[in-house]
Amino acid sequence: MVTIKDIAREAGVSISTVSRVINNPDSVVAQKRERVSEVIFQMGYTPNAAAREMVTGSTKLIGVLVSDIRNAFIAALLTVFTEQLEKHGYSVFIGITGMDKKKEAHYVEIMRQKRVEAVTMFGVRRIDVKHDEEIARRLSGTPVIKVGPAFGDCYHNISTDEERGAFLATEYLIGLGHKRIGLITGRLECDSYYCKQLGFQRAMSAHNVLVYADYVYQVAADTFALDAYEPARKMLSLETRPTAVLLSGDQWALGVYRAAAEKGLRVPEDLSVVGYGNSPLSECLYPALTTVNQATDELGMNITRMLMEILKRDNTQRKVTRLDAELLVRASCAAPGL
Amino acid sequence: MVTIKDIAREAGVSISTVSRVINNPDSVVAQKRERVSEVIFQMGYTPNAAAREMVTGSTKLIGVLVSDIRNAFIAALLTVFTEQLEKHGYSVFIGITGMDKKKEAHYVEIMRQKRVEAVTMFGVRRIDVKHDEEIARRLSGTPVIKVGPAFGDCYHNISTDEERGAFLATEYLIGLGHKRIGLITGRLECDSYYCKQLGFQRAMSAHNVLVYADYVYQVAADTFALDAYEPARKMLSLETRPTAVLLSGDQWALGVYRAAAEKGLRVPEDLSVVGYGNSPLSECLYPALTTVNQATDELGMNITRMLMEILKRDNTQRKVTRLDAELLVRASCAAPGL
DNA sequence: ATGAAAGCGCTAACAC
DNA sequence: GTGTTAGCGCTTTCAT
Repeated sequence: MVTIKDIAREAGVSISTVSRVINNPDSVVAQKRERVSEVIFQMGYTPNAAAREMVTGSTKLIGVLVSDIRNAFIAALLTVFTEQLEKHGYSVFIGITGMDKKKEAHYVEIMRQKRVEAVTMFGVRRIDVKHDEEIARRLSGTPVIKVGPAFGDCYHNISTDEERGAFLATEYLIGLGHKRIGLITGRLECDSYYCKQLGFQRAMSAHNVLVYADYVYQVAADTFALDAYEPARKMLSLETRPTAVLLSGDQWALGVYRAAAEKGLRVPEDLSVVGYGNSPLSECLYPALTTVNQATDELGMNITRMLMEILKRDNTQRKVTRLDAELLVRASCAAPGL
Repeated sequence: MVTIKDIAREAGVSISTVSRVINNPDSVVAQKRERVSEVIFQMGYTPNAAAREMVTGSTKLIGVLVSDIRNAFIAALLTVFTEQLEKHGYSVFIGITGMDKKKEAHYVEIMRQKRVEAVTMFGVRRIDVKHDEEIARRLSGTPVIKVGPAFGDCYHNISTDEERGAFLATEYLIGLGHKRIGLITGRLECDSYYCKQLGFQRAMSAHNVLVYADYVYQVAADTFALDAYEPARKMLSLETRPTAVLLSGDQWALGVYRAAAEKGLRVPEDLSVVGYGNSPLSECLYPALTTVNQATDELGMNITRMLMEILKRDNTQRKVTRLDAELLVRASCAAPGL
């Protein structure tokens, strides 16, 4: 690897001059500057980030802990977020945890070694306040932003109001006249699903609609449409089946549509469906899915803004931002048949 | 930040002993080792990756250049790949390029600065041999693996045989009796789409079936189902519409299904559809999508294997691996109505 | 405007 | 088995 020394020797200047050409070109006289630049180009020199970091103490690196990039919402959010960060001159180091606490701890350790300037956490994870406190302890001094619902107060936090989103969606179904409403959710030990379930319950009891245990399904995996297919089949095979169902994630809608189609049930005439997230897919489903919007771009911008504020101003007090949830009515719901 | 010096002072040993406790514990006598470990824990010390890198010269970092992580196939592939690399003790640095050559060059520069030990390229990109050569020049000395079809011979290469995949899919439709076969593809300047189109053309002429220009649609964006909705609508509105259509990506199937449904056309009775990629969604569509399999896991493993071989053995000769394509027949195709 | 030199945190070679 | 020390590649005083 060619180093700054090689350039200096080749250009017949000192290494500090080479350094200046790279970092503060105006402080070098034009003739030398050009000669040095030429040598740099010819020799294909690139400064070593690690060496720079040693002396400047700055890494311009943000750690991203993410449960699953195959989730459409997370992938979209990450795309916006990294794009924003890039504009601020930051790079991103991603660790995919698959909800596994061991892996999470592993990546936290690597991020510490890499001296990331902040850590952001994306995606659902089992609620574990103890574990969170341990992570926060290991990361003390490094700001951490949890995106999505947070339990405990270890981290900065930003999310849409998911409890309220699920509340609005449920209320909408009730308003349509539904009395038998199902819920397909991910594991309730997971923060995001727990919140949505709370909103569902609250809407149901606020309107005195009974929640049937038979109508609530927890699915173990939350990435693919197929994960909801069997639960939906079971639910629709019940003697008295629900007339509407709320999903804690858009990605499951297709599994439910498929199960309904196979039972000869039409959406929305025989079964109303509401999703959550407004994933790109939801608009393209037939019928188009009524869903709760999670404005990806807005959320991505807000995360970046919060992060920059923490990094540039202060990390002394815990910051919390809660964005509004809103229902996007499309074509997958109707009044119940009976 | 606490450094190795702090630990040494606090534990009453030299810094080399601390270093040994971390890197080669057995060479330190038990009593000291425990004392040092205890101090390390108490003070929350983590070695600085940059400093280590300076002296060892090893980064254990692999650069990943990716067009779009929102693409289900790429996200799945990346998940497998990073998981494998982690097992080998490598971390991953991801740059999302959005097919933008400027961004690609930007990330290449950062990866050079970070001294990544190899670069892998995922996802379609406009064919540009000049640009590829320039990238290869900048990266000379660093192995580069291009995943997917490659033009020119700058990089190591690994992909499924996409030309053949499209050929098989088209031949299958022809075998079913279709004469009017459409193609929805991404921009033909993009490597992957270009190959698939080639396979389509070859199958058509091999069986003396005419390709109608009206039946071939290039869509500009390739990420979402909706990107194919308008093209499909137009295609199905033609006086003489195609009876079958091949898609260069599964992600578009839902857009086509929706357009068909709105026209009152049933899949597969009135319109046969073949996808490409075997994305998780394809199985869950109704009817389930016949598609060309791209075994994500197998591909991910193969990339890792190739990479490790290059890293551990030699980088002297260009390596190329071509995996078989196979058609996965499901329920979205039938003989044409007429 | 430029060069000399200190030092960032760590590993490894060497001496004891 | 342990300590001393050189040096990785760079930026940044401090002289000049």
